[in-house]
Amino acid sequence: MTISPLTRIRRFNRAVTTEVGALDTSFLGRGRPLGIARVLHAIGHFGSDVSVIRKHLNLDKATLSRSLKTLEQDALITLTTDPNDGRKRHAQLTPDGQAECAVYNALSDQNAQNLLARHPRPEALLAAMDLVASALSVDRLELHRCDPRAEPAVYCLGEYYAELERRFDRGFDVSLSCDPEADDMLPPNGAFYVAMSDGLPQGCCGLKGTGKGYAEIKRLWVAPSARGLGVAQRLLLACEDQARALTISLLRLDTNSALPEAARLYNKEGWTQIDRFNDDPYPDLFFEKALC
Amino acid sequence: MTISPLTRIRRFNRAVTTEVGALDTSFLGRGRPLGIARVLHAIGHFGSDVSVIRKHLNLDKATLSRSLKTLEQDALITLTTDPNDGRKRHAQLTPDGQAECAVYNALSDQNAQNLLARHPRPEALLAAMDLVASALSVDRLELHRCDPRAEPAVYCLGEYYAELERRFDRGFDVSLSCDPEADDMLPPNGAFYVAMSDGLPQGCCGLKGTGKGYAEIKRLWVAPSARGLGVAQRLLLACEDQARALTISLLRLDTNSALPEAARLYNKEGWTQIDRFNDDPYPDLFFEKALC
DNA sequence: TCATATAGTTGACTTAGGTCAACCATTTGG
DNA sequence: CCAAATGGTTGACCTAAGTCAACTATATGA
Repeated sequence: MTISPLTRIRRFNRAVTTEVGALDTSFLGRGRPLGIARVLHAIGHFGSDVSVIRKHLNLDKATLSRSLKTLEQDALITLTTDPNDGRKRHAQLTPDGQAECAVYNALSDQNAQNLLARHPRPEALLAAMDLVASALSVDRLELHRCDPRAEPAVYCLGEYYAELERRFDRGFDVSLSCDPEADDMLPPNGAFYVAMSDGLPQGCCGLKGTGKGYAEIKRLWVAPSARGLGVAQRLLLACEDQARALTISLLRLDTNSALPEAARLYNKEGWTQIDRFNDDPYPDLFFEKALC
Repeated sequence: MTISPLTRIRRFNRAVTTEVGALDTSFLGRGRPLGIARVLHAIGHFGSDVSVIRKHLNLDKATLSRSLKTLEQDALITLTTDPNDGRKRHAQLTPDGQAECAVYNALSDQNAQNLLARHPRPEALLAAMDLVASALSVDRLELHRCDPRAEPAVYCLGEYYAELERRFDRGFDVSLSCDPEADDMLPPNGAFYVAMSDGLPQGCCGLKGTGKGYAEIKRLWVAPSARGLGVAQRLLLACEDQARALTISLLRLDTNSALPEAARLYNKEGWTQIDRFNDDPYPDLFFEKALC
């Protein structure tokens, strides 16, 4: 009996589909057909824009229109017209609708709680789920330009600092490092990107304008579960594109030899190693790339 | 932005359901409605017994009956009556049906192949999937009594030996150890159990009759991804029950201090440490338990 | 300004998938 | 041997969910 990777993946698929089936019936258990429940849930999750919901659930116009109508009749949502575009409609959850959503969430969270509670190594289980989720949804990972002080950015930066603290021999203290000003990482000086997968931040990268004839790449980080999937490269390229858009022709960055995968990426992406160009105590490797 | 375990599990659920949705449409892409495809697949996977299939797919008698009829009309299966029970029916795949099943498997295997191929650490991804699958399907894990020379048993024993080889300082060589005769682990002398989860062996345990007034517990092993979920305990208890059924009143076993989790289990299950009772070169810990 | 595109609604229709009750044939237990 | 239980079949019926085409209302670009 040889157990091939495919056999293992098939078992995985069966295991999760039964679990998901259980979820479906719990949805049905609330006395609402699955389709309607999905729509309600999507409104809670993706916001009010009807066309966005339609795209996410991959539903027909007619079907969604009818589903929304029943939800409105049940007083779970209210439908309003877009102030900027009279053709578009928006679906808002009423308090009743929010409560209903909360119940659905509570139902599936209960399952999740049980799963974690009875597992001997919950942290390992979660890490495994993260790894699988990342692998399955690389294609749906999106880069967003945002303020480095926005919630997802702050989360990524926190994880980034924590990782440096773990990986540097003498730890890492942001206040000793040259922490870029948020303004330098916002247009027109620079930019900040966050990679989002289904609402969860999975990586970040900053482009910092310096006013010295070059811009810097700062704070490139990718969540452990998403590494090796090309996220760092995409973030880096997004920053380079943005630099070009801001008519910046030279990029520099500093990094540390304790992060070998970073140096590997920079080499692969056509960066050249240069001499130290700042007096930040942490970096010991310096790179430069001319943009054309 | 705090990312709670539940947020991560929700993301996992969404990631796998979209993947599974893609699978569904690939099924539908074969021009056959999902329900029919599921039935066909179940026949390939769970065998011919109609009532078994019904239980597995959780289908209504009438629904399944009709699905089987269309499959028979399409010449994908043949229906026969059970020779021992004239009420029961069996569904056999015709060559066409087998081909159709193979296509379905190929379709989903293609997905799986792609997933593995583009991942930087396929082995880590598989291990993560195993861990998740085991966690989700503990309840559906079944113990089977079987011949220690049967395929699943041989697989488990192979993994067991490989693990001892890794964990013992000086490796492990079966031929130097007292390898029990298969006959001693079969009724009426003893028994051998394998823990199966959805067709995959996840652990094993042998009860070896000695003819010396006691029986021995041998070859207790659990797959890494299923550890901590109580599988070893269930296997051990099954062996104990079987010993009682064979009117054996004393059990012994040997183990090694390089396997601390084993000793912990035996202590927890009411075994008492005793002096060496054999001259096997590998064990250095010996236990005994009187059955009442 | 007018043709065209877009967002959504509505009615008519289809299919999948399932329930329910009546039914037949067979097995099983007293 | 007969009553009850079991496994499966069948017809009548229902709902969820989606397609298609016609339609309204608004936006947009030449």
